[in-house]
Amino acid sequence: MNTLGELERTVLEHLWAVGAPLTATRLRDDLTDRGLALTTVHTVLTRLEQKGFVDHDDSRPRQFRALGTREDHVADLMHEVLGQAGDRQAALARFVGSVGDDEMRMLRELLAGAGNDAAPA
Amino acid sequence: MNTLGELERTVLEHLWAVGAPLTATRLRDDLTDRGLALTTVHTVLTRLEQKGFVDHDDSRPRQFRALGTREDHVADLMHEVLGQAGDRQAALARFVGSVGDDEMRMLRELLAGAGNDAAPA
DNA sequence: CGCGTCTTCTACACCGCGTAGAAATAAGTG
DNA sequence: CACTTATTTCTACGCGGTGTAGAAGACGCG
Repeated sequence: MNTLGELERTVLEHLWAVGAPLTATRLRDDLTDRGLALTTVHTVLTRLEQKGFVDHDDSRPRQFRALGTREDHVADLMHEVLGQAGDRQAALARFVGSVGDDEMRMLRELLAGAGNDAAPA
Repeated sequence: MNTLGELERTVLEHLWAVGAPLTATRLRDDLTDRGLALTTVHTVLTRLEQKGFVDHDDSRPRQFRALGTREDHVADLMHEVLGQAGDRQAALARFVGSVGDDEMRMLRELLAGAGNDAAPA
């Protein structure tokens, strides 16, 4: 499975939040609270890249870009988790059974007008 | 978050599969393919217990019992994952958008007759 | 009481992650 | 081109979690 570390997650989420490619320096500056060394940021970005969450161009100050959105990722994880169930339906039932009302409602709407397979950006 | 190791998962799943409390010896024997020492099984069980997945009585050959079902666990994980989304609705949308037809159908049914909060055992 | 069994303690190696220095490389500038 | 500086890549180390189990302690049976 996929497990991101705390810092990896932080970096990735910042990339998601900003929604645009960033340089390592920029990342470091945005995350001043952690007081990270630039190399640390690089290391993390590299690992994130190996794990397929990030991408970078070959311009001089490399621009790192998140592949996919946070929501896509979450949806993927949900599927992954669901895959761990022996009985998917039962698991889905439990899941749905414990969703909040608002989400329940929105699920209804979603299912009402859905026959397609992939959601467009 | 909660991440189970490979062996921990294996043991827990066996407990789930059998659906009844088991002794360490029994576990070891059921998992012969791994050629585990009895103490290893014990260690794992203890850790599983610390993590709240397992329970044991104080009878002489301790009986280890899984708390909750596999499906409950999966449902919990799904919620946990969903919680990571900034936009839960968007994430849910992506998720639902990529569920198989059969599951989609069953979701509809579930939502149709659901206003309750917890599914009974 | 002594022995085999069950349980708990303690240990160790390995891997992933946070963290970063050192070394290599590119890019400008005079 | 030689030198300085920004950037990137290599290499490393410590720590905590997990797989793995031996050693030691607690129990009960004959």
